[in-house]
Amino acid sequence: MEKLYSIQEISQKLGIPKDTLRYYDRIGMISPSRDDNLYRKYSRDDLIDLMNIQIMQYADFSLDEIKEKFIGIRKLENIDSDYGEDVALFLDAKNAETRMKITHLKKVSKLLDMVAETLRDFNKESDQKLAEFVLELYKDIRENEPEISKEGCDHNQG
Amino acid sequence: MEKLYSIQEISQKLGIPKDTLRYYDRIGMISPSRDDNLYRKYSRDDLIDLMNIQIMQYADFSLDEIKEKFIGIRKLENIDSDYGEDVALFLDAKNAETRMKITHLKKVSKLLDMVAETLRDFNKESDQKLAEFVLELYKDIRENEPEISKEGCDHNQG
DNA sequence: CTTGACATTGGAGTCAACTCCAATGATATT
DNA sequence: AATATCATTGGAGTTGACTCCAATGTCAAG
Repeated sequence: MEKLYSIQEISQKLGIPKDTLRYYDRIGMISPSRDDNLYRKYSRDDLIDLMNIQIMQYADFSLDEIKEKFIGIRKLENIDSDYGEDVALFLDAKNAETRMKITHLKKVSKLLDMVAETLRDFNKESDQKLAEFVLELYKDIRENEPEISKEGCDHNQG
Repeated sequence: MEKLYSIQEISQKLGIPKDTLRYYDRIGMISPSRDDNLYRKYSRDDLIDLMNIQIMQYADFSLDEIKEKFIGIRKLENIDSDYGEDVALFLDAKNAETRMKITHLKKVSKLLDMVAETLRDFNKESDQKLAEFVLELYKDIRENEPEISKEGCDHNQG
């Protein structure tokens, strides 16, 4: 007979608010079994799923993504190889995204450095360099737009 | 007499939806002057403010932060030195945050790599390394919590 | 003078992941 | 039995930055 945990115990063990655990139940993420009194009873497997949620949230996955791909997976060992490849591809995509975010944040950090420096000790040179860098960033910003309005076409509503 | 731009022109020039420009007006970010017919007329300065919004959003500042610190600042040259230092400190704080995010994302990237690899070619060794790394991350996750529940104290509500 | 494309407004809806509340019931302790 | 602490539920509120809508007004062209 395996040990079952109350919502209180799980909340304290994992640092997840009780309301959040109930929320997870509501949306069908983690729906533990119930006692006669309807109190939730979390199993060892529920606990593992919850820890996986924490890890995958740390890795910037949404609850929907986690629900679709990672709930119920407790050991990588015995995973169907097709499903494994499916998930691996999904992770690869997320990883590409992550690396792009890192690139982005590095530029942000550089920008912040440059602006702070120019603010503290203004001179034409750093101001000029800053202007050039901002222009470069501005290209990044506009690149990620859906459509760069070829000749006055108006797809934004009004 | 300086040139004034219609909402349409600004929207196209900057790639900002017209609804967003109206929203900025509503919340008092950028409130351009009006024509007799109440049509918005954006000045050169409004345009610069809007570009600054785009840049500062790229740098992960909220609209409130941008409104408080950066609207109306069009040249770093002629800024009061006290205010300049205030803003510089603010940027430093954001930069520290940014560097932490980068550190975080690097770990995420590493995690994704390891999981994908273990999924594709399962073996005890990579599984073990993964387990260790996840444990390390788990510490990160719990560290950032408000209170690690010293002896059953319950500050989460129920 | 109508058509179409533009503009205005107030107000409501969207998204994700919680977070809070009030009403009510269960359990444990004095 | 009373009190305190735990649990349940449905439902509403929060956050930030939009995004969409309907009703209405303006303006240029045919």
